[in-house]
Amino acid sequence: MGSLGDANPWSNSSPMEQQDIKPGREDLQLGTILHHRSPHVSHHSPHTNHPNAWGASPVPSNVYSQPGFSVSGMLEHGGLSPPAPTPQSLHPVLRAEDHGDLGSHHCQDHSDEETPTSDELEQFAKQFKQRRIKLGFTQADVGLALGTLYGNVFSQTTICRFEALQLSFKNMCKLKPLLNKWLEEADSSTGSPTSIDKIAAQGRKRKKRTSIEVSVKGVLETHFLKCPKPAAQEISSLADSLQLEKEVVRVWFCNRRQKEKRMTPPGDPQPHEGFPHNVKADPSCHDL
DNA sequence: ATGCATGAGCC
DNA sequence: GCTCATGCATA
Repeated sequence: MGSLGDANPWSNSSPMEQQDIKPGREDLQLGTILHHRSPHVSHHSPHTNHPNAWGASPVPSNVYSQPGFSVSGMLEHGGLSPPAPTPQSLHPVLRAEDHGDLGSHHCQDHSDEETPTSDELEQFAKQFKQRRIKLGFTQADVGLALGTLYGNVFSQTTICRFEALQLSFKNMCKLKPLLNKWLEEADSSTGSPTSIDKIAAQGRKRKKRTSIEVSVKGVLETHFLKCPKPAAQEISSLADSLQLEKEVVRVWFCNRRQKEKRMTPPGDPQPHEGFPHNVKADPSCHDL
């Protein structure tokens, strides 16, 4: 296997929702401690998943209906909880070939949280966002809470990308359990003082973000289409002609490749149900 | 919400 | 140097 073993299970839908703002929730979560705790979230579909194939079931099950327990005191929202505002726009999942897994995954059929399908992840992401907003938390809040709760701090960016399904499959799988846990906590304790911790950012010498002009971006795009993986020399000459640092150009290509991987390629909304997966084009582009 | 950037791990 | 996970800074 080469270095490329990526998969692109999503079709993405880029539902650019609104930006979450911080409502005056300084007192939003006061001592309204409701006794009550979800014992177990037994959410699940019949057969869950396979270890390797996220062939996924094109069955957009209702995400909000959690069969199993009747809510006898789940009125923390003191209002009404919309049943299920989930207008699914499910798409046929693509499948991946392999995601460079270097571990031993011999997971059989755990009806739990081993390897969710793309669909499940998508559903979860939507649920998550809704609940998060309902509870009055920002993406940043969640990221911090995750850190204080489990030791893994995440930024607003990551939470955002999770909700927007803009992460790799593996990454999504990794984050899901954490976010799920947070969700449980958050909605079970409608007033729990999630220890607000402050993590000090390390004084790193981060380079100022280089703003690449649109025209220049256009050129880069063009080159990217021709050859997504230009050799060092090509990058050099390209950088030279564009009057950019070589490093900037190199990084641009890296980021561009990553983008190609996780989201629907810009200008190509993956219309049909085939498996158009990415091509393993080898760097056969010589054009100087 | 996203563009450019860093850093770890791999080859 | 590449990929991959992740985030600061910014639009």
